[in-house]
Amino acid sequence: MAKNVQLLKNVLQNEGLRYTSKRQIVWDEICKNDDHRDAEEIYFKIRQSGKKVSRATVYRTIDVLVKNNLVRKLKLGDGRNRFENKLETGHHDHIVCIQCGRIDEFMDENIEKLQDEIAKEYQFKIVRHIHQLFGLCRDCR
Amino acid sequence: MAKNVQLLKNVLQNEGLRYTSKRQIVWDEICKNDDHRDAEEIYFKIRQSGKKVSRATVYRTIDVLVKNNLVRKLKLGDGRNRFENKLETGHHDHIVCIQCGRIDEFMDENIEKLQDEIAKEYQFKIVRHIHQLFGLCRDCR
DNA sequence: TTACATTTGAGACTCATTCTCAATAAAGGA
DNA sequence: TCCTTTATTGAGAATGAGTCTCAAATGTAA
Repeated sequence: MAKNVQLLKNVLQNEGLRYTSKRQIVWDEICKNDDHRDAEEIYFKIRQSGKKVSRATVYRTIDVLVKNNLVRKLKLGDGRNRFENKLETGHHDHIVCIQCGRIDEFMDENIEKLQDEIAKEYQFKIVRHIHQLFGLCRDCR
Repeated sequence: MAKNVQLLKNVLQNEGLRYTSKRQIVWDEICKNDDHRDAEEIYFKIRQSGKKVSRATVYRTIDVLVKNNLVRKLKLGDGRNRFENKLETGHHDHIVCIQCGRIDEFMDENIEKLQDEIAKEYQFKIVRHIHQLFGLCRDCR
């Protein structure tokens, strides 16, 4: 976990921000698993563990982490953003079960390539993209 | 435009709802162009034309239209939903310029196929999908 | 330890959207 | 047409995720 401390320190230094215990607590919580959780959930888990960080600080810290590529922000269209740490995972898109909420990940080189071709056709410079499949997972169909 | 009246009547009948002038006004406004507008904009345009429909009714009517495939709902992740009529347009995805807000449409059979293959691989049944490219358009890059 | 700048927390605020409920309007008889 | 019943509408209150404010707390450099 020393790695996570260093990663955070680098990011904060990069942004000209101070390294604080509150920020470490938030980052640690996000690293605890590979789920796609919303801010409230992360906030709640921190409180539950007895640590004290305000909601505002959770949101503010997540913003910094997202901006600096430690965390991926996920919009599923239900009004809450989800977050996942990017420690081991490369780029991927999401498959979302509308019944049970399960979220899987996928990545397809060919789709990425086709995307680039479309962008070229439109003389468009892609900065980011969203590709999500909504439906019923194996267990719910 | 008699076609639009009939389409609406069918949808409402289908839903067990009454055909009313307010609902027609909302549907007419959405048919007026092929833009991707948010509810406020549609509401404002209606008021501006001297007609009176409340915001609540605009939202409620749009919901029915979306549910019944007369209108496509677009989530671009900025907190406002956009709507476009589906009168002449088949399925397509969106290219969004993060600078000027321009929204173009694209459709690629090959991507759709690859998507289906991914779904099969995950034993997933796709109900809908979102595929959006964000970046800079020809004029902004 | 001082002096100054940054961070933090509590709760107010924002803003798109939804909800509430009394007033209004449609539909189907008599 | 006039009633009765049921659905629709509008004004504004409520919701909820996220942001902002500002005084108090904390970090940092000297």
